[in-house]
Amino acid sequence: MNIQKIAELAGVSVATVSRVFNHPDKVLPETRERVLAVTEEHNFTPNWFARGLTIGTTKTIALIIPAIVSDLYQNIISGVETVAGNKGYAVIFGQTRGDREAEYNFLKLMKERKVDGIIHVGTLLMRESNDQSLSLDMPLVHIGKSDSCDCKIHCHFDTDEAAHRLLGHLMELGHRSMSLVYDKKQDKEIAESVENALKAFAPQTAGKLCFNSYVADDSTEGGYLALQRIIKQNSLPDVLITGGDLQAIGILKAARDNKLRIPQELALASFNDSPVCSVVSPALTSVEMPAAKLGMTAARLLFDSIENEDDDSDYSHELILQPKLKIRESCGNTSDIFELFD
Amino acid sequence: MNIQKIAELAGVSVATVSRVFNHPDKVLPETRERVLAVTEEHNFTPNWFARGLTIGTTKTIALIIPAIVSDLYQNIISGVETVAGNKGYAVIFGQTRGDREAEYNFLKLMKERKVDGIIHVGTLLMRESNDQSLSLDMPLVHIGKSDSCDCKIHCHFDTDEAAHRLLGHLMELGHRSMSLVYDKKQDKEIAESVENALKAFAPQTAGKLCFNSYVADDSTEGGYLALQRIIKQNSLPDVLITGGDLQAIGILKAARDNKLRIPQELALASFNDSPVCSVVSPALTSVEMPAAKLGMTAARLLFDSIENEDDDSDYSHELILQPKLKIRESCGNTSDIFELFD
DNA sequence: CTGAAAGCGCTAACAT
DNA sequence: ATGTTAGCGCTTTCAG
Repeated sequence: MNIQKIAELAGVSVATVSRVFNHPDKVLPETRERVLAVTEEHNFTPNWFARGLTIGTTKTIALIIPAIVSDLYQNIISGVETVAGNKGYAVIFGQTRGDREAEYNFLKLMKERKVDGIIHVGTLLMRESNDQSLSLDMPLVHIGKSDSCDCKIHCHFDTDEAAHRLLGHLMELGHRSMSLVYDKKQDKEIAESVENALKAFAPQTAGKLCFNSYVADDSTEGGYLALQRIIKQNSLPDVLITGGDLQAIGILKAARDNKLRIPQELALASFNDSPVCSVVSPALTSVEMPAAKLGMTAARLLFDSIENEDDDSDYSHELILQPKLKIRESCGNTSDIFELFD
Repeated sequence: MNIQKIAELAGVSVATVSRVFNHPDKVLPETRERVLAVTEEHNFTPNWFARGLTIGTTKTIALIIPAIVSDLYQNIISGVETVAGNKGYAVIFGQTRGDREAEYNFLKLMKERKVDGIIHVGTLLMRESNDQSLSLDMPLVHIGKSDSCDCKIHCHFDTDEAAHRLLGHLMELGHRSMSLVYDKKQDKEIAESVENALKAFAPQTAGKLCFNSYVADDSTEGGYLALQRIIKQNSLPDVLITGGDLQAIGILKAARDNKLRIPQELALASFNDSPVCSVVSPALTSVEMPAAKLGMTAARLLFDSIENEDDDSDYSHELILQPKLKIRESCGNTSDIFELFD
């Protein structure tokens, strides 16, 4: 069943049928109805390939992301899908698992498939992939800091500011030795931001600031094992900061198993603020990252870029979302704030 | 840049270039190398549409799912993507949010796009969508019970068996009044299974069994509000069973806020067994659902079906994964079992 | 082993 | 307002 057959059955030419689908107003209501009726009756839909071949647009975007199973990423994905869906775009996604080759292959595949644009989440893999002779010449927005990807449009959380505020808060509470538990594949930017904040505070602490960092999977297991390791090494700090909530929850468990009281003997704070943070005991102080919003923002930026391809004024821009610090119980010493659902 | 240009540059015909990509063995190694070199140099990739137009295959599958943000679904998605990615297939996904129309539209879109197959997650929407004149005549696997969708291949958890075991366990512990807190859009099958199990146990309890069910969002908020409501109604049961872990966690919080001790005054069990279950306090008894595995299984079934389209022996089949019951602290009375990571 | 040429189904000038 | 027709870029017989 193709446009030709439909044309015959409706007693018109293929051009008319085509018009019915693409410029309905340019065809007599009467004939339009007739064509539509036949279309309906035979349950016909225009061939996507033939259409794409002439039109050159796919109404499809690609989303490339380190992982799907993650409090942060699942929200980004959902945000992107929501905006894209409303625009009638389909979204193809692929997870890289932090693997350079997987990323390169996926990007290449998407290029072949002529997607209209790409949203790329993550850190520095991208740049090299792009070097690697891929030359994606299509709209691209990067979720992450601008220095981690050679492209024009970026959006991300202001992790620098967030880390600064978090550390400020911790220092106010008197904590001086801090350690970071983070996932190397996912939390690179957070790690950088924490180190930046540390540097910023260093002068005013007379060298009393002490910092370590530990690599761990973004999972409860990762956090659990990290604390075990830290205890074994006898290098317990005042505060543990984690790149993700799951790690913090694992640490909570490990602390319980080791009869280590939180926050009395160890303070704990995390990035992300997923719903569990407010609900575990002690409730976790965490940096809220509105990930769904980030995904939606990225998608909107991409569609702007797709729709205004003409004005490819070579200006690059960066949209920065401000995270909020949610202070709860796990760092101690403040009046107990229970922020359940906000 | 197209196959024609490449042909000219390599001093061969378009047919030869095409062969290099599709039947490399049917072309002299020497010429092949030459063509490949030019291809590389000009960073050429065959046009996807033109290719699809003649070949008729997209190497793309669609995944339609109620939501992305969900412990269960994110794992299914990840499982599907993993298998598809390994096979060189792209996956397009869409979330329905339990909305019939969204589902219908997405399905229609996917049909137009001539995806090679569809994986559909969810309950009964599908059937009607399919009636609605869509007639998806393509490989389709449904994740869910066979009676919730008119298609040939199904795979799902054995929620009946799981509910039966869970209720058996609860009854052994002496609990007689049970209430279910579930999300209407996502947990329909679980609700059915719980009711089935209840019926099965009814005879041997001399009418002492008491059951209620409450609809709540699959979120900590949903759970929190549900328990608040139940307390206000003065209808506290012995046990609360939740369709998802997040609800259970919200209930944990609400119980704490109401000075209700778990498991002493209220037992609590959930479906899903996400990582937090073992880590909250008290640790949650939960039914483990290996969702990533389910996703992978569904994808494999789909590819089987795609690759063996010829033997469309009209037999339908159903693959059932057995969940495991993870007994922890939240239902009380057993020797304290800490199953941290298994 | 390689080349020439006929489509695949659709869209958009260009005619009428 | 509608029809005619020339491609879009590729694959694949069919010849050579």
